[in-house]
Amino acid sequence: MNAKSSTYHHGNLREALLKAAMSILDESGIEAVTIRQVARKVGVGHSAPANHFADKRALLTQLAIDTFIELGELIKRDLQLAPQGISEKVRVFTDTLIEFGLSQPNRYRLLWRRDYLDNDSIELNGAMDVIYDALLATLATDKKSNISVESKAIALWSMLQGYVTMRIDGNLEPKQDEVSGKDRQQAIVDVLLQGILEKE
Amino acid sequence: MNAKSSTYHHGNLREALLKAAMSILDESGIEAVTIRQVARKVGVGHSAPANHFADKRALLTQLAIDTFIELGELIKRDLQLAPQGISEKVRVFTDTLIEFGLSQPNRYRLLWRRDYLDNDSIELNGAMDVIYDALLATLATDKKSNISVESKAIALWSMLQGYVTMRIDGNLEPKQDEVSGKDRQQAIVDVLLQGILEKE
DNA sequence: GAATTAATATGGACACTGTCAATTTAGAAT
DNA sequence: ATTCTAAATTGACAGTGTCCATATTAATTC
Repeated sequence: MNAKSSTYHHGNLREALLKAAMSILDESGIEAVTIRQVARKVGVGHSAPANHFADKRALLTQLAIDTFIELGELIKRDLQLAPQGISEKVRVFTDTLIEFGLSQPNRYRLLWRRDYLDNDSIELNGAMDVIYDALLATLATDKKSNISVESKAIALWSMLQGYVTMRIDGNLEPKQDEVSGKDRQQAIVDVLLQGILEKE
Repeated sequence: MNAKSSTYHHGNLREALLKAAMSILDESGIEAVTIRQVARKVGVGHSAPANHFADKRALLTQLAIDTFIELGELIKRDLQLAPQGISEKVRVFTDTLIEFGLSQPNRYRLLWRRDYLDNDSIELNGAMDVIYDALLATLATDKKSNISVESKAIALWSMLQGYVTMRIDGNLEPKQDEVSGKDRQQAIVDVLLQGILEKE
């Protein structure tokens, strides 16, 4: 009797809605994610989602949480496999994040569309902190430095966020003809790394 | 006869719409800027704007263009007044941009909401290039360097964009208790500057 | 097992939105 | 003066998020 005998009650509509919403997000962007469209895709009435998500914000927030968790696990996994040096770790961190953003642009964008999200969500902020903390921990490896770890982290975190966003939105393309994206990406991380690992 | 004798034809509705739209943007954010609301604020029918802007995108794009121009002139002015050293110039550039973003968050946000804008607008991209080119020119001052000017520019440009966005959206606050915003801001620019002005 | 309760889904309604289309107005051009 | 054209009007349409009363089913209690 674990298969649903009737169709009135869906069974686990919540997960089905999230799945459908994520696929719409991936395919058509955040604007295309509407409560009614998601419900239609699942084959359910337009008011059914209200039983599982208070409002549209709540649905999108859950998508963002899931995405942060997904990205966080990617990063943690890659960091563990990386060589021990701080610059190697930093490069793995940046490469993983950039690669994720470029290959899943709509998901990545959602992470920073705070006006569509439940900004006070503890889950959301927690899932983001996991990633930021991984960066902090990586940078903390460097003992002898007179720049605070936090300043370095914020500088790197900011640069990554800005770089990926602009790459995704096509704001960096026209100026990238000579140098390939991968090389450019490496170059700007180099610039920051040089500042982070100040030679004394 | 320069004052309108009748009320049917507005006279210069286009400017009035832009002004109203900008004030709604400032006060209530991009979500609140709707064609109908803007029309209502100007006291005109809900379809009148269609005569001056093809669609909502066109209206928002014009707001973004105006904002880029405004910011660009601020930066050019401050750069001229700044001392000659490259690090001084860079700091003026960053300070002006960050100050603008923090004091006009909704306008600044609009600049990067490319999904709301006419991405192929030559005017829009041109107005942005003015700022980016100012950064390029500033960095080009540094002759003896084996990092390309473009890499430096993109690194700085990216970091600024990410930093301001996260500050605006409140994603950096909780981690900023010890150090004031101004100090932190200076610190992260320091990190990047150190990478840019590599000591040999 | 039967009855009650709680959770879940339904369709209709409302006030919005952007964008059409047909129409009206009034200033400009001939 | 008449025509033409730009700019405004109202009305309509499909779509949205959210609320509401209703219907259905599952879970719980007796």
